[in-house]
Amino acid sequence: MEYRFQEIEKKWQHFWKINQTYRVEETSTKPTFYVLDMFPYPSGAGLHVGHPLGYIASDIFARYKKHIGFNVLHPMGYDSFGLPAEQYAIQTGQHPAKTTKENIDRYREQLDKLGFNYDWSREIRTSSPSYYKWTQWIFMQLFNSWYNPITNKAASINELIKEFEQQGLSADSLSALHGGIETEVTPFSASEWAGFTEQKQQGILMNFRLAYLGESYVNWCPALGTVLANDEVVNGLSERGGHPVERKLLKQWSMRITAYAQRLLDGLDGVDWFDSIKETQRNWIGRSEGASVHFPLLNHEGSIEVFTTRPDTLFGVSFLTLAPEHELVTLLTTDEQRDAVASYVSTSKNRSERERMADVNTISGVFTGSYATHPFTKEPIPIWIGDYVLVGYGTGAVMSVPAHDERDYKFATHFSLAIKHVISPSADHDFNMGAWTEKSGTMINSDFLNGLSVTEAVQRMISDIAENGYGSKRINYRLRDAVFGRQRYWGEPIPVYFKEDIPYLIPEDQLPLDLPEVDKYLPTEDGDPPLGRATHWKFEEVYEYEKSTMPGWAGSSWYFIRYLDPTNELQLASPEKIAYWGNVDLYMGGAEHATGHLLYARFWCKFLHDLGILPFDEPFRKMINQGMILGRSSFVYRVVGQQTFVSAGMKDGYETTPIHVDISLVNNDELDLEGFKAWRSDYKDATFVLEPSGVYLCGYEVEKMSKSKYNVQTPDELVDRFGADTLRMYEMFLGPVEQSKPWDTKGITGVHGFLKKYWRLFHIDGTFEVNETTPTKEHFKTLHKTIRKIREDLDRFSFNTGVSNFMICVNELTESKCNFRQILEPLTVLLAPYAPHITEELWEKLGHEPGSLYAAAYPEFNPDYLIESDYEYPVSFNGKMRFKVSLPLSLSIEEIQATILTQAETIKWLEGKATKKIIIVPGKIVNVVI
RNA sequence: GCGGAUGUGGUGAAAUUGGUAGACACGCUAGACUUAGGAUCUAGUGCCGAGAGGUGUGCGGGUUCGAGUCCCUCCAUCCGCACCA
Repeated sequence: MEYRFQEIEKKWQHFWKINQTYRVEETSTKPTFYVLDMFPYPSGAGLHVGHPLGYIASDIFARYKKHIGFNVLHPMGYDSFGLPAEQYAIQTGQHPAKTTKENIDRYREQLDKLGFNYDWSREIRTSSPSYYKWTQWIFMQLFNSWYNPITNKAASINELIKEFEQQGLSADSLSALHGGIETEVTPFSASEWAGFTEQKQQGILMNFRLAYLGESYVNWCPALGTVLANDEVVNGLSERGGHPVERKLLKQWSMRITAYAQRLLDGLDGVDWFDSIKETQRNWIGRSEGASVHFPLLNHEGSIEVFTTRPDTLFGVSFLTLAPEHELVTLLTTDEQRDAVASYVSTSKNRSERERMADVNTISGVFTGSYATHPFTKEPIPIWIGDYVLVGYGTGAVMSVPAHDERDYKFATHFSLAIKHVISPSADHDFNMGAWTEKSGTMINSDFLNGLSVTEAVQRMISDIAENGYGSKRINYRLRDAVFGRQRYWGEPIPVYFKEDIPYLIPEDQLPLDLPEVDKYLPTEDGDPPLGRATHWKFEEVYEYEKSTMPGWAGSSWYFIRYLDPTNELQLASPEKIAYWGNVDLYMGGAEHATGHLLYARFWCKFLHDLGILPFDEPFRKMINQGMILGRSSFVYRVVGQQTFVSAGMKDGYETTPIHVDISLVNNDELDLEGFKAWRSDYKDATFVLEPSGVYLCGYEVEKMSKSKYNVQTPDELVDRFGADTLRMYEMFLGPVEQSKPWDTKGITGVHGFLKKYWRLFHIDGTFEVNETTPTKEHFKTLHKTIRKIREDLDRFSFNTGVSNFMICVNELTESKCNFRQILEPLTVLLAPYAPHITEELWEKLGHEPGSLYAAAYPEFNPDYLIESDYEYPVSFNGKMRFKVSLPLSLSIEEIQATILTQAETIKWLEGKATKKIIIVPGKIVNVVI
C-alpha cells in the first residue's frame, strides 16, 4: 500500500478531535511544561507559510516534552483587536467583529490541517468581552496604583492618599518619589492637602498613577482626524491620502512603564533569551548615568535644565540647544528672531522623529536671541533651537560641547559658534577634522578640573554641581512612558468616565464595559474618536465615558496568564492554576516584538507580581525567536502615465514604475496576461511590451510577506499536495528556526520522498510487514546513533539537523533492507513529534492502541551500541589533510606516532624532510609539522 | 542616525568545545525501469586541472601545529526604532 497521506491525516485529525487527545488538566503530578506561541493577529490574508514555522517548532518541542514525561500545556488563541479589521470596516461598513470572526474561522481551519497538539478548550480571543473584561480590570488596578520608590514596587494609591492626608508631601519625599517618575508637583503640607479641591487633589494624584492621563506628542493628521504611526508618515505627509501631518501635544492615557525601567533592565539577566533580543531591550530602556545641570536664564526668571552624560565637559559648553517643542521656546525668542524661530518650529513640526534622527547631513537650527548663564564661569551662553534635540528624551535640552561631541561639532561649525577644548586629545587628533569624543585624556581649560582624567573629572563635577546647588547626579532612561489611548474603534474601551473633567473608574461589578455600536467607524465631525458616535455612551446616562480605546498591545500583555484558566469569571486565573503551571517555560515567536509586546508583557507581569497575583515576575523563562519567512514578490513595470506594461528584460529605455502583482498570476516569472487583465478593473485595457520569446517576464524581489505585496503563500495548497507531515518537516528542514529565509518550495519533494521511504520500510510489495526477530548490531547502531542525535538536536532546538538525521537513518535502513520491529518501533516514536500523522498510522499498524503514541515513552540512547574499537585517523601535514589510516583506539600516543611514521603515505608526503613536531589528539586527528 | 543580525557550492544548508569544509536535501549531468510518473533506482556533481595536484567559507591582515570557528580593519545584505500587529 502506498503512502496515502490525505486519508491518513484526515483520519487522525478527526481521531484527535473526537478523543480530545490534546486536552490538558491540572490533575497530573508529572512535572509541568508550558510552551507558548505568540498568538496571531487573524488577518484577512489568512495564515501564510511564515506563521507555522514557529508553531511547528514549538509543537515538535511540546510533543517531545510530553514523550519524556511532562504534563505539557500548549494553548492557542487570537490577538483579535487591531487596525486592519477597522480599516476594512471603514471601507466596507462591515462590522469588525464579523470580519474578525471570519478570519479566525479561516485561521482555525488552516491550523487544524497542520496537526498541532493545541488544547483548543483553552482558546482565547482578546476581542471577546469575557477576555477584555480582565484587560479592563488590569487597567483599573494600574489606575489605582502608584510606584513606591522606597519599597521599589507598585502599591495602592490609597496608601499615597493616606500619606498626603497625614504628612502632606515634603520636598525630601518628593525627590524620593521621583525615582523615575516625572512629576510637576510642588511640595504641600497635610493641611494644604485637606484644603485642595477634589480637582486639584486628583490632578496631583494623576502624577503618580501607573495608568494616567498625560500629555504627549503624536503625529496628528487633521484631515484624517487621527493619529498616525511613524511608518504612516512620509515626508511630513500621511501615507494614505497625502495629507499634511504635524506633531501635536495631545492629552491621552499613558502607562508609567518608566517606573519599572530599572527592574525591566535587571530582569533580563535572569531570562534565557537570545542575547540580541536582550541587547535590543537594554538599548531601548537606554539607561545612562550622568547629571542634570541648571543654566539660569539671563534677563528671565528660571533656568534651563539639561541632562548630560559628560559633566566633565561642562567648561566646554559654548551654547545650549533646545528641542523645537521645548516649553521655553516662546518665552526665550526675542522680537528680532521671532519670524525665523516661528518658521523653523513649524518646519520641524512636519518632520517625524525618525526623519529627524536619521538625517545627520542636514544641519539646521536657529538662534533664539536669548542667553543663559554658565553656572561656574557666569559667562553668557547663547540659546539655540535645533531639531536634532528630541523633546521626549532627557529634558529636551542639551548643553552643547562642540569640541567633544560630533553632533555639536557639526552644529557649531555650520553656524560658526565657539569651540572650546577642555580635554587634551591624543597627539594625532586634529580638531579641524572633528570632535574628540573619546572618554580619555587630561582635563584642560576647566578651572578646578584641570589635570584630572576624564573619569575623575566626571565624579568631581557631579559632586561640585550638587554642592553648589547647580544640579545633581541623575540616571536617565531613554525608555518613555507608553501611550495607551488610541483614537480608534476596534479596541478595548477604557473603563473610565468623566465628572467635571476628572476621570473616575467605573465600578468593578460593571465590567466588562462593552464596546458600543456606532454608525460609522470614523472620527466624529468635531474630531472625537469613533466612540463619540455611540449613543448613550455615558456612565449612568450622565457622565461621558472615555472615548479612546486601548492599543493592540493591551490584550497581548497578559494573555499567557488567561490560558491557565480561560473561563474563570471571578479572577484573571485562579491562584492554584497559576501556581500549578507557573510562567512560560518556552516562548516561541518573532523577534520583531523585541521592544513592543515583550517589554509591555514584562511590565504588566511585574506589576501583577507586585499586587501579589503572580508568584513570578518574568513571564517568559526561555524564548526562541523564529526568523521571518520572506516572500518572493513579483513586479510588473508600468510606463509612467500609461496603461502599458513592459517585460522585465525590455524595460531599459522606458521610464517605468514597478508595481506588485499577485504571485498567483505568475509562474516561473512569467505573467498570465489574461489573468492580469482580469485581476483589477483598471488593468483590463492594459497593453504589453513582451520579450522576443513572446512572454511577459516579471521582476522579483525578496521582501516581507504581506497582503499588500501580493506575495503571500498559504500553507493550504502545499498541505493538499504533499500533506501536513511533509510541510511540517520541510519548514523545519529549511534551515535554523531563528534565521530569516526566503520561501521557496523547490526542496519539498526531498522531504516528501523521505516520508515515502520511511513508509516503505514497513511494507513489502505494498503489504505491511515487520520482522519480529532480532536485528543485527549494525541496525542497532544506526538506531541509537539516530536517537542520540535527535535528542541532542531537540535539546538545542536544532530542528533542521534533526530532519537530516532522520533522512540519514532511513537511508541506511533502506539500504540494508531493515524491517525489524525492534528498530522501526522506537524510530516511530522518535519521529512522532515531527510527523504525528504518519507515525500514528504506523503505530496502530504495529498493533498499538490508537492514539497511544502521543504519550509513548521516548526512546533512550544506549551508548553500548556505539562502542568502536578502531578509528579512522585523518593525517594532516602542516594542517592539510592528506590521507586516512584506521588504527585501534587502544593505542597510546607513542604507538600512534610510531605507526604513522612507518606509513608509505607518510614517507611520500615528507618528501625526505624531517618532522619538526607531531600533534596527536587521540580519537581525533594527527598533524605532522614539517 | 541608533541598535541588532547575517555573509560557506548553481540553491537551502551542515560542521555543538579551534581538529577531515560542503553532511542532508534541491537542482543539474548520464543511465536503468515502464501502468510515461509531481513514480522508483544507479552513478557523478565546490572551483581550476587530462592527471599528479593546486585551490577554496564576503575583502585584507593577525594569533595557532591547525581557523568557517578566536582577534583587528573594511565591504555588502537584512531586520527593528515607540499608533502595523
